[in-house]
Amino acid sequence: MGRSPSCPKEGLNKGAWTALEDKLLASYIKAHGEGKWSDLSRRAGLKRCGKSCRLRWLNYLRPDIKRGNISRDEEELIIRLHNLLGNRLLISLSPSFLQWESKLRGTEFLTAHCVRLCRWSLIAGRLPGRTDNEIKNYWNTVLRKRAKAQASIGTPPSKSTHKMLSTESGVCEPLRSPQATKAKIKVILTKATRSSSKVRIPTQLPAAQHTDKLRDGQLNSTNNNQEMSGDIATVEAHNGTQVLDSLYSDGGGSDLLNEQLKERDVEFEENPMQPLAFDEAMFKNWTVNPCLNGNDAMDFDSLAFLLETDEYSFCRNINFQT
DNA sequence: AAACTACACAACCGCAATGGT
DNA sequence: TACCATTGCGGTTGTGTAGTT
Repeated sequence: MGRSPSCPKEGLNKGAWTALEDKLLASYIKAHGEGKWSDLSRRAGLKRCGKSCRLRWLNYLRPDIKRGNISRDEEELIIRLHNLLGNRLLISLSPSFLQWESKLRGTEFLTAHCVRLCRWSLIAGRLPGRTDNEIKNYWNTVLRKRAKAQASIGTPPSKSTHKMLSTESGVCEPLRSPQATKAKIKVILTKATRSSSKVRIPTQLPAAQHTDKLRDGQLNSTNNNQEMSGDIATVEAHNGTQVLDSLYSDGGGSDLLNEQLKERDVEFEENPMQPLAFDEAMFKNWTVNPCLNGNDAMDFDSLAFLLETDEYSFCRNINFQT
């Protein structure tokens, strides 16, 4: 039995909004304010679900929305912000985990909890009057196409920005160093989540036999009840997370990035990172795959297949230096 | 003029976070 | 603490329109 849908399918209008619906919604919000959207839609006499009302208001009816084409300045800002915030891959790696990874050099597997996201709302927040939806659409239609066109004519990446390439999908790909290519690291990707979500960081390191299994790709999580139970520390994602950008950043970083990081610092202060101790004993006592637990039924073969896809191919070439 | 294609953007969907009870 | 409704977000789809053949 699943959760009841937030928007009931029956009895509600869908599709394009009519002028009358717009008028009803706008006048109701003008009189009573935003919020309580499902209630609002009923009270306003709209046969729309609350989510639809909210979206219509935020993306179209709000009085402070800026109409018209994206200006050159706005476009440049979007591109810059997207480089900073867009389609990032975050990997949660505690310091101890990085040490463990370095010990696993030579093996085929590096497991990590990865997070993919693009903060359209953050980008929109820096463009007054523009909505996240608008910017997202603009990126997906105009800018991505342009990036593709540039890539096809072999435009070299700018040295002054990042040591990475923007691919068609907007995913940032690190340049391949000889070391990185040699390392052949495989990264286990988990489901995309938001940056504030909690992730699991290993507190212990794998026993030698499991390391061997990892190397041979034999460790299957279907039996993880027996083989993969163990201590898992939960910390806030941002605290245990290293943003890949930092691995190939432009050194000092832009003002925008610094500003963004400041914001994050404020946001994250409430959840100070728990230090994760690491020592040899932990390495010996490790009995679990660090990023798997009871509900994370993962099949390494399936994941390896996933990682062979273009979308995730860049993960194989990341060179994690401790 | 009709058919087809590309484009732009509004709207939907599913998921996760959050807050109230 | 668990449950549920609400809110917010990002990815995707649908659709109207302009341009091209």
